Amino acid sequence: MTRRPKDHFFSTRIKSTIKHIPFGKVATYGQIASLVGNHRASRQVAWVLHSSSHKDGLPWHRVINRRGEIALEPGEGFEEQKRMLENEGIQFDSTGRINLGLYMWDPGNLIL
DNA sequence: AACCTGACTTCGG
DNA sequence: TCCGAAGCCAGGT
Repeated sequence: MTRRPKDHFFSTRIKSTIKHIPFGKVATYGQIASLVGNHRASRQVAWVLHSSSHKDGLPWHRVINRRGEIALEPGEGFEEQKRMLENEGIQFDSTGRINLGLYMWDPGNLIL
């Protein structure tokens, strides 16, 4: 997937990709960015989630940072996200991190 | 057009 | 492995 100079659908593709994350799996911001064609747009993924995760009914809780941690701050959604992930069978280690090697989504040959 | 904003990532120490 | 600084990018103002 190549990024066009004027890509009005960048955010739309990010949302579409996030919707593909399966139950019981997680994806990182950077991973989503790569899938939509720009591995350096991780901050944009965060922006999309921040601005429209609820409105578009995205499985926002399945997106975490590179270190396997929930990016939200306690009191800002952290607790809810952790609970939702645990409800999907995902476990956290003693330091609050998720084993990415075990739970990270493998999109295979995903076609958007 | 310039500047600000993020639920980030990478790099150097 | 932890921390802070720097890098990055598109959308919003």
